[in-house]
Amino acid sequence: MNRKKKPLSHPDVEKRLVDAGVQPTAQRIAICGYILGEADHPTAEEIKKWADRHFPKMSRATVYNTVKTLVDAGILQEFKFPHSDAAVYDSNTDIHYHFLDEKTGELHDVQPESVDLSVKLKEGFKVKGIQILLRGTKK
Amino acid sequence: MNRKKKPLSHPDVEKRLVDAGVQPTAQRIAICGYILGEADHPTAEEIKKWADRHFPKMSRATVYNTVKTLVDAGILQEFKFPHSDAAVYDSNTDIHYHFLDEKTGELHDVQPESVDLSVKLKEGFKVKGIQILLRGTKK
DNA sequence: CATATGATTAGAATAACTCTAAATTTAAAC
DNA sequence: GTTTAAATTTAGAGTTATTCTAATCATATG
Repeated sequence: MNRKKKPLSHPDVEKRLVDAGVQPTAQRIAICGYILGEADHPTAEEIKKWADRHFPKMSRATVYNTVKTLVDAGILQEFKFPHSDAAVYDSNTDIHYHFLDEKTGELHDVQPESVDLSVKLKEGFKVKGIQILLRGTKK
Repeated sequence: MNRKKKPLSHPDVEKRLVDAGVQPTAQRIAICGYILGEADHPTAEEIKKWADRHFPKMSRATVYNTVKTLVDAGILQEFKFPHSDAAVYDSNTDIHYHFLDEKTGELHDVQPESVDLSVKLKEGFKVKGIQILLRGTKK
């Protein structure tokens, strides 16, 4: 089931976009509203399928253009995981990790507080970022 | 620079293959010898380029077939990382993690002893595997 | 409202594989 | 040692996810 996501009104989404310095076109409001308020780690293809049902007409290129714009604006994070070739988009822009349910393919955000790690590498290695994917099953 | 890799003789590689239950064809001996004795996290494309220089004639499909065979036989591990679409092949088949030098794109193996982590997730999450990519720079 | 800037579009192009069906090599049976 | 069967290799077509291109359309500003 989908964690506490609340649908967002179009004006709310529009404000989010404008605040982030993004021109609020109809396509962007639609896609952004879907990802922020409804979707859970959607791929571009899932966004396209959603748009085909909820938006009069949207090209695949617009989906890609838009998610890129939203990532650049700091509204989304993009992730790529080894189990799938498709990138996923996450409305959680804070540092966090992921858990992949290998049975269902579902991704769950993992808060950094749930993970306690320390890394000690040889001289010369400077760690600036950490990506963690936990794999397993979820009851 | 490449960590302590020693070239392997063809007979040694052949033995490795036979021991793993893999028919030791000329193509497999060549590719396996290259990855075990020389290469550092090569992609299929890099293996193909090496083969074009060191083997009379090898199709791209054979490169892909062969690395798949070697992975299935437990001789190699395959990894995919977010910074590149191409899979890489690792002669280290033990559990380990990676460090990506963002300046050079080089991957370095990270031994599990260098990483101390504990994960505590909510009830129902059973972790069966962990993938970690450290990103940064190396002097 | 004219015009420049920015966004959207369809479809072509690309990268990294995977698939297919035929040809070749190797192994197994006689 | 040939014949037969099984496994491997191959070229090229197909697939998937994404980017690029260049034309069209919308929006914002003077």
